[in-house]
Parts: sequence; structure tokens; C-alpha cells
Amino acid sequence: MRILIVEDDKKIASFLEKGLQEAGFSVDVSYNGVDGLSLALTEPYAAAVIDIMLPGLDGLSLIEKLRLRNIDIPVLILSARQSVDDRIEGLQRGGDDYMVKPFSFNELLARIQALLRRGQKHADASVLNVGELQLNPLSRQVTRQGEKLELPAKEYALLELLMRNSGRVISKTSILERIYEYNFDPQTNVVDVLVCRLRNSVDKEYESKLIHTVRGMGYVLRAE
Amino acid sequence: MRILIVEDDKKIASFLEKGLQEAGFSVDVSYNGVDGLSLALTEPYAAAVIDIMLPGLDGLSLIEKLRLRNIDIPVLILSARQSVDDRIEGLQRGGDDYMVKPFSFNELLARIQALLRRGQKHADASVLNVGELQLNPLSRQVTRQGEKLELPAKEYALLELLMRNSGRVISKTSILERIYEYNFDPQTNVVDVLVCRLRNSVDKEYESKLIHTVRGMGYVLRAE
DNA sequence: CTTCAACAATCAGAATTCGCATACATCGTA
DNA sequence: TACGATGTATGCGAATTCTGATTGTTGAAG
Repeated sequence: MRILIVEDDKKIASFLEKGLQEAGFSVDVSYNGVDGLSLALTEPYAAAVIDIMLPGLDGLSLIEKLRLRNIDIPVLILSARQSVDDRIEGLQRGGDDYMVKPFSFNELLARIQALLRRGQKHADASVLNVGELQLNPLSRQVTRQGEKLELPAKEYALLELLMRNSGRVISKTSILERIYEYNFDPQTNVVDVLVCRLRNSVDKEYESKLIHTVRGMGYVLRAE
Repeated sequence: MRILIVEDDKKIASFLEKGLQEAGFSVDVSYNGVDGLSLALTEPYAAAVIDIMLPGLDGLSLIEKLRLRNIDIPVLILSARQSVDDRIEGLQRGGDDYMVKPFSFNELLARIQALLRRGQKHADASVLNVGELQLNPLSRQVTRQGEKLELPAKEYALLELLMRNSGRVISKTSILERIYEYNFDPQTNVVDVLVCRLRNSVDKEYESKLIHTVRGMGYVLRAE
């Protein structure tokens, strides 16, 4: 279960990171609001711990931007500002809990777990991840390294097929059957062409190549 | 929206009761754990504020009994015990938030609203928000940037469908099935035309476009 | 090491599909 | 009747996909 920390104080950030990792979470840290936002928009976090006073984009604006884009993960606000009005503002602008520094790590952990417990009801849709590639079947959105990719229908269908079977070799005839309606094997190279186009969309601009051909067999999607 | 208060200190109880009533909630009060439990088991509350130190049945045990019977309403614990360990225990035994007395009523209200906000996300009758669009299913009113939009029946139905599934791609056939009664796929372009009309009503006059087409798949409503 | 055949990748133009806008027809209602 | 809402028909333009030809790669045989 992944948690995002957005905190510019590096000591606090690493303290939180270690503690949450020990508690069994997978943790990402960002030291400013802008990076935090792009992470939160692209990675599937279960929750976030966000400081208010951040360089660039402040924490509350960050949360508002998340909510605007329907990122509904629970957010625990962490702040040095302890006045009641600050706390109220934090909660009203989209935070789910508010803790004042200095804080007890164990209480923070308990509060995060309380938030997660509540959220677990609505288990979110399974997002497919392969390496730096991410595909959300519901929104039909594909990103690589956080950048959005625009894929035409057939390319998208093929990519989804490959991602659902990542690591396994998919034969051309299998692709033909599943993406096209062909149940016979006509003399066509549509699949070759499709794979080529998908490569241009997905692999071309990037260093590591994810789509591999297995000569005589078919294709695999594999992160290496 | 109904809220339950379980608090043996009558001054605090009535203070809370008044404040929450002023905030628009319908409030029930019980002065001991046993009554509180039976109320919570029989009435449909949206949330509860529960003191820990109670005559008869203590607050934490009360919460556990509720959870045991699948009463999953959000619970805010109110307590004089302020040690970190007390707070952690309260959260771990099923509380969703923990406030120490003396407390600020406005902060308590904000915290309750944060809890309700989270729980209500998927409630049916609640107001739908996507970006600067707002739709109230009960009054059938739609606004964008606060301005009221007049939508014909079909356009309204489509918008509600899209808003209830914002971020998800809805196929044309799905629209055909859910807005029209067609279960087959006749040769018609009603959906295209309807979407076009809805765009004219909803997106045309505004800078940011909310209705996006996903070629070959359908349409999404997304704030961007 | 070279050659060759099978296979794969790529390219460009053609063909097709798709979505959009517009105009028109129909229907019910004030 | 006049009007608004809604379904149908049509054509345009662009995005997408296919076809067929060409080029590139691989690995085994000679």
C-alpha cells in the first residue's frame, strides 16, 4: 500500500518515510508542492501526508487541486500552524485530518490507519502497472513516467492486452483473435503494423524498451 | 442528517447539541453508554460523537460493539484523556478521530464535516461536483461557476450519468442503453447529437472543456 | 564468413471509420 | 399555430487503420 509524503523539512520527511516503511507501507517523498502534485496525479496512492508550508505550491492548494481531479485519497495535514482557525481551514479545504508539529509518530500512524480503514470500503479500480507504464482501464488513461500518452483505440486495446499479460508471450494469432474479430488467419500484417505503431507511441521517446518481440512466437511486455 | 452524541457531562452535551443543531444537523443525546448503544443500533445516524469516560458502558467498548454489528458510521471520540497512548488506543479501537477536552467547537464541526464528506462520496442523493460544475439530483438543478444552466430532459439525464461516472469512459452503447431504452444497437446517431447539444449547453460558453471524447470508445467527463 | 530464406519492421498512400455540425422532420403542448 | 424538445438524415474533415511494397534482421546451412 503506497503513501505519499509531501514535506520540505528533510529531517521530518525521512523520519516519516522510515517509520511508515517499517509499518509496511511503500513510501514516496517529495520536497515541494509541484512534485507532490504530479506524483499524486500519476501514482496510485492509498493516502498522503502533506505539509502546509511548502515551497512553490502550498499544501492546501495542492489538496484542492487533487480534489478537483477526483483524487479522493485521504489526506493527513501536517503543519506547524496550530491555531484552531488553521486547523479548520485545513479540514475545510479537503484535508481529512490535521496534526500539529511536533507530533507523535505513533499517533500519526494510528490516524492514517483509521483513515485507510474507512476508505477501504470502496476498493478502487485495479490500475495496471508495468515498469514506468501505468494504465487505468476505467478512465482509459495511460501514462509513462507520469506523462500522459494519447493512444488510438486499437493501440490502446493492444497495450491493455499486453499489460494484462505482462511477462507472457502473446502470439500474433492470439492478438488477431482478441483485438480483431478474426478467427481465421488471413494473410495480413495488421498486427505487425499495429505493434509498430504502438511502439512509436509507447517506446520511441524513452530509453528503456518495454515491448519485446520473440521471434517466431509473438510479443511480450516486460520491464527491464 | 442525524448525529448522535454520547456524553455524560450535561453541560458539554447541551453545548454540542445546540451547536450541531445550529449547523443544520438533527441531534440526539444520550448520557450513558448503554442508552447510546441502543440508540446507535436502532436509529440511522450519519455520525457520532462519543465520550470515553461514561457510566455503565465506556465509549471505546461502545464503539467496538457498534463495529461488531456493522454500524460503520464515522465516530469522533471526545475525551479528557490526552496522552498519546490514549489517542492511539481510541483510534485503533474503531474511532475515526480523537479530540481532547477542552476543545474548539468549530474545529469539532470541521472534523465531523470532514468525516461526513468522506463517507458521503458515494451516497446517492448527494450533490454531484465535477470541477466547476454542480448538479443537484433532487432539485435537478445544474450550475457552472454558480450560473444556472437550463437543460432539457435528455441532456440533463446524460449529464447526470456522466457526472456519476466522472473520470470513467462511458461508451455510446452504454449511453444508449441507460438513457434510451434500446438494448440493441440501431443505426442511429442520437447519442452523437445529444452529446453535441449537451456540449453547447455545458461547455460552449466556458474556457475549460469538461466533456471529452475518447475516439472509438465513448465520452468522459473530467475536470482539466 | 557468406548467403539465403524466413521473419519482422517500416513506410506511404488508399480506404475507411468516426465524430461533429447542420439542416430537416416529427411530436406534443401551451 | 408556434414553439421547444428530440429523433433522423446528410456531408465534411480529420483521425485511424489497412494494404502492399520495401527495407532490415536473424540465424542456420553451406
